[in-house]
Amino acid sequence: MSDIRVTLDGSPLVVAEGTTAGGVLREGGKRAISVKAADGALRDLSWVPADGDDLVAVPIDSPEGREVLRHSTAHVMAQAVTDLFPGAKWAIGPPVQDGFYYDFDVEKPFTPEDVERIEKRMREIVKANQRFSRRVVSRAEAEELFADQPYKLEVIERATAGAVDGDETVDATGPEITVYDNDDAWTDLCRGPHLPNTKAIPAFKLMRTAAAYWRGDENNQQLQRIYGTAWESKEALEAHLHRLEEAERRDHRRLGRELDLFSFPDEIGSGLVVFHPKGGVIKREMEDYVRRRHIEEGFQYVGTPHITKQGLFETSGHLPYFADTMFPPMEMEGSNYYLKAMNCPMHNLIFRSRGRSYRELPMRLFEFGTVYRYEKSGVVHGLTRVRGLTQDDSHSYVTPEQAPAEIKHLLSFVLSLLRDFGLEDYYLELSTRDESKDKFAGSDEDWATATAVLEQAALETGLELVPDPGGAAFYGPKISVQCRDAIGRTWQMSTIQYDFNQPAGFELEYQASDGSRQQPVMIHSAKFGSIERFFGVLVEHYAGAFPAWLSPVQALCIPIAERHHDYLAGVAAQLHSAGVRVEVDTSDDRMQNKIRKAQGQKVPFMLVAGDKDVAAGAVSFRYRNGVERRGVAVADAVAEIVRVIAERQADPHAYAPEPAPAADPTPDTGAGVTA
RNA sequence: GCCGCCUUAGCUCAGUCGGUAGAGCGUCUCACUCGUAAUGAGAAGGUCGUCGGUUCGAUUCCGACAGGCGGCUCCA
Repeated sequence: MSDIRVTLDGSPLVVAEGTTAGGVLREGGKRAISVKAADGALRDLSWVPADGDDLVAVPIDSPEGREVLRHSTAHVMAQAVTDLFPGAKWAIGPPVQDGFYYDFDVEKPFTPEDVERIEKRMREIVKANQRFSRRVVSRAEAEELFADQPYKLEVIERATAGAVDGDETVDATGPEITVYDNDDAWTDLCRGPHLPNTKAIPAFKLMRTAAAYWRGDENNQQLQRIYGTAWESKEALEAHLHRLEEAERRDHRRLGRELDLFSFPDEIGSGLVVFHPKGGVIKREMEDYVRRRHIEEGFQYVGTPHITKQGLFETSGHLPYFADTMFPPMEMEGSNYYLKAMNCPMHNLIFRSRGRSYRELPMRLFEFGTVYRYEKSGVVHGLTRVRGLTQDDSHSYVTPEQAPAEIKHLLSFVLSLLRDFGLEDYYLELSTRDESKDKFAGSDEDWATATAVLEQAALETGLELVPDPGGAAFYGPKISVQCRDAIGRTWQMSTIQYDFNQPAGFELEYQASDGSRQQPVMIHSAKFGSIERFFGVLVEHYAGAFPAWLSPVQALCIPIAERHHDYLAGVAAQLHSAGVRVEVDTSDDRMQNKIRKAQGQKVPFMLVAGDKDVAAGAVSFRYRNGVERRGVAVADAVAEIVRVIAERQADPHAYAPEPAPAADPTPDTGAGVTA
């Protein structure tokens, strides 16, 4: 066998002939815990490659290295659980963003004390420095090894049958199955790769417990999941925990209270928000913006009621799919009335209210539609998952030929809106039909056409596009914008949906140029998605320090002594007549405390004035980031504030966004909010 | 909806091994009038989430419900 060439960060490592076996590769303080072969697959350091195969060493602090670390730590956790809870059945234990989990079937859910004991046992295992070793066994042997592990047997069964869903760490497509041993203490079904030994785990911590269904199906057994995190050093672990604390500080539910933006009174009910005056300002700015933009983009502003007779949702086809997640109907005068959970059927009635000509198309209807959805109690979450929400909902009625252009139009509208609000951390998702066709209405051909049109438009943006098979609405496929919140959970924001089903159900038609009657395509779109959710994500994005144009209080005048009140009242009057939201702090506090409170409220412009400023006809700026500018002429100050607001831009002095924290384990999908 | 945890003043939290409770911040009042992140003093504020049970007595123990938090499932 010839020498194996291994490189780390582009530099060659000196490796003994034949194998990288056993140890941890080190070079210049960098530590490698895995290698990557020419085929891109990660391998253990003990892996013996083919002749002439070049290997790339994977450092422990690389994304792939951390995956190996975290996955290995999950095995240690499973071993600890088995030591302490002998009857435990093991499900699966993959690495996830920033950590790992392992699911167990145990008699009783783990208590916080149990988790402490498990973590303690894990530290013992790490200290004992067990070796991870790889072994290939026959299927019969594997079934013998895991005879009392029904979930593992199912994994073997499924993997043998070619299934890969979530069990990709199992290599069981052939007659041989790879298992891992921790010395003689532990054998798990796994392909790896793993660390060479448990002592190579530098830092870990168990984070929380949760319940999860086997194979993600709520009809299956509910398992007990333990989440943990593992890092290449104690410092990296500390940094991660610190990031989580920082993220907690920008949680919109917390900031909503601290900044007096909104609340969820128990007396009203779960998931039903009330906006306070300061939150009302932001909400109104959002609404004003999006109403104006819709009109500029050729939409007509309409209005529809909150309740409707049941028949409307039968015609639209929604009722069979959503009756159990709508607020229950009220009976009046012999009819059932529902609170609406979507607006589209009502817009269809506007379209259908008289005969339509191809000359009217595209016909674009838009409104703020407040809808109510009886979200299950466990899913309600601040502003991002509510039971009453307002969509900036539009429906474009177009000819099939016009559909591609209209979708591109909507997509560029959505992206420009996200830009204007400063959101950058998002990706596109393409939700399509899957093989379970009973969940979806319409013909294969229509689905294929609609999906192709959406995909084409999405690809043209050059943005990341993530497939979401089976995620479509029953009536058609969807492009959505997915944004992240403070701790990395993703939420569906804007949506664009292609619908050929409702036009059929409502028998919508227009007269074509040849005199024939044709069925339009309708394109659903919500730009914010829901005002509430967008609001919540905005709060977290800016950590409450909104750009000036959105700030509830844009300028706060701070008199140094009571004798400066009148002077600043005059300055405030000028700002007010220039359209600025301005207040004067006439409280008994000292100036320092007024500044402290204004900083806490994240006011973009603080205008301080004392004797010197009064004498000079000036004010002294203090921006949120602590920068000061003294002795600015009042007229100049007003002009600067007005300019920053008008440009809708974040003035570099006035607004310093904190760095976005790292994402957190659980990828999640946001709620679809479009009808 | 499922699993776990939680609920004491507006907020953050202490406390009562069962005998009806405290702090800081905030609020209010008074004094102070001060140049860039907390001036001082005083006062008010809680049927300890709700309802039931055990008990001479429940904020404390038990149960149910409501609300919240973290996940899972779902998300038009």
